[in-house]
Amino acid sequence: MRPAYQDIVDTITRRIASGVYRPGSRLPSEAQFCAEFRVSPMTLRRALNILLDQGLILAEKGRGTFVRPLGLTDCVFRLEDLEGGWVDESTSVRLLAASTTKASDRVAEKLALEPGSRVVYLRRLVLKGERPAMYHVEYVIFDPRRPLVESQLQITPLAGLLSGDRGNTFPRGTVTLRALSLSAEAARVLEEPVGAPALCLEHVFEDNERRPVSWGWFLLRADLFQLTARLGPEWQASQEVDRG
Amino acid sequence: MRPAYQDIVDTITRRIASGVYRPGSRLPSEAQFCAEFRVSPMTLRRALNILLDQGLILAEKGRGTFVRPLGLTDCVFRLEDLEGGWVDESTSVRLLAASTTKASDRVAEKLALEPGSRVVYLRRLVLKGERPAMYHVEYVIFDPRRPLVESQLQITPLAGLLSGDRGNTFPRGTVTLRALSLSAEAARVLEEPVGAPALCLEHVFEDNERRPVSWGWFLLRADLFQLTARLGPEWQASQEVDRG
DNA sequence: CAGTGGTCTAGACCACATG
DNA sequence: ATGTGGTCTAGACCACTGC
Repeated sequence: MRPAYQDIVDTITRRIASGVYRPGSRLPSEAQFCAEFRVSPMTLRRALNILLDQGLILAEKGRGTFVRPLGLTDCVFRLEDLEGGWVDESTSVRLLAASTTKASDRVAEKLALEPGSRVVYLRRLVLKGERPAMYHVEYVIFDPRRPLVESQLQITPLAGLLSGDRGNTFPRGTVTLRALSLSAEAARVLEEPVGAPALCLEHVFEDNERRPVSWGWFLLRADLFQLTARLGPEWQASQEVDRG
Repeated sequence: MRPAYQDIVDTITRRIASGVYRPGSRLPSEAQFCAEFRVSPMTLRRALNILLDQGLILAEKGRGTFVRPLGLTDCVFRLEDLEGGWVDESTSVRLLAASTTKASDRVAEKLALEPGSRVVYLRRLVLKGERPAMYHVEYVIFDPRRPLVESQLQITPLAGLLSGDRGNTFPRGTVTLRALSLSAEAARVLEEPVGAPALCLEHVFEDNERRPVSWGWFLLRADLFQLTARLGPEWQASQEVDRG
């Protein structure tokens, strides 16, 4: 059985999408909706809450509920549906280099360390089949007391890094996405011409106390990876199925 | 007064973030939570629902609720908090060209038209102060019966396009983000060297019947624009304020 | 079978906006 | 004062899992 609140969400969504309720206009009051859909206030409220944090409507206490005008900027891109497919059977990871070095000023700053502190320097190449797809460079704080480093040094952890568990620590941090041109070194590794465009996914991971633990970036070949989002209201068909 | 469900959300979030509840482990049952927080099942459920669609927990009917392990791929980028700022006082739009032409094969395909149909061809430059920041190219279906075109031809509508109302139609469509190198023409317009990196934001807008209405793309100078996201649990401090 | 998540009711009370 | 959104209760019933 399909939940009542879900039907309500879909119905209102459909009305917004088809222009029955126009952008900026006021929706019927909760009491009216309760009467129309024959549900209790709580159930109706739940439906509205869903629409609310989908960003489709806008509620103002004491005034009413309104259809929220949408714009391009309401787009959200999810890294999980990055085209090209992050991880499948044909994906493999090659560890190009792993060593400890002294942190440069830049690295020290990013990791909130004293310049010259020892850090682990990692370079990995992710391949789709035989084809280089991403290049990953990472600096990890070297601290024997923190067990994070061990899992970082494994060759396989990238799959785990991308989707789920990094040791047992809850992943935290900031991720930044930008465009850039490949440096000579990156171009060689990725088998692309120097200056070819790429997406750069820079990350700073933190521990539970929000102290930086690692800094690094993925370079994604622009011809293999892109992010897609849909804009505007969507709903699932109610698909009632008869079971004689 | 702060809602009870919000306090519950924050408390559980804090426990997850600090490692009291570890990734993958089972949370206390709803009945136990109800007892601990002294609330009715509905209120507790509401808190769990919020955590659920924040992606922080995972519920399995009949089995229990679990802490969801997160990974890099759980990142979500919102176009609205693109660094560089889309639209503020210093933003202006310059219409470089507006004309009607016959649709090329490529344009016709994107807009689901017969090749050779008439389309409106627009080129706009968005400046931050005196500095070129984005270059926008767009092809719009030319159909006198659809009033969309008029608002498209205005010089100002870009602000409206980015955040809210496009005529009165609800915005729908698909948006794709990728990296590329500037063509000679784009480089000239953006006052950048040829081949400089840029973010490309391609869009297809649709009408209420989901037929394509316009196709185009924004080129964003890579040195001015980037997207940032935070990964992991966040919560707002409960900040009770005395008003003696 | 008991335990767990999931939905729903029929009210109550509050805070806020408007006339 | 009225209407609006927002929160909350104290139960009930169902579906699913696992012993």
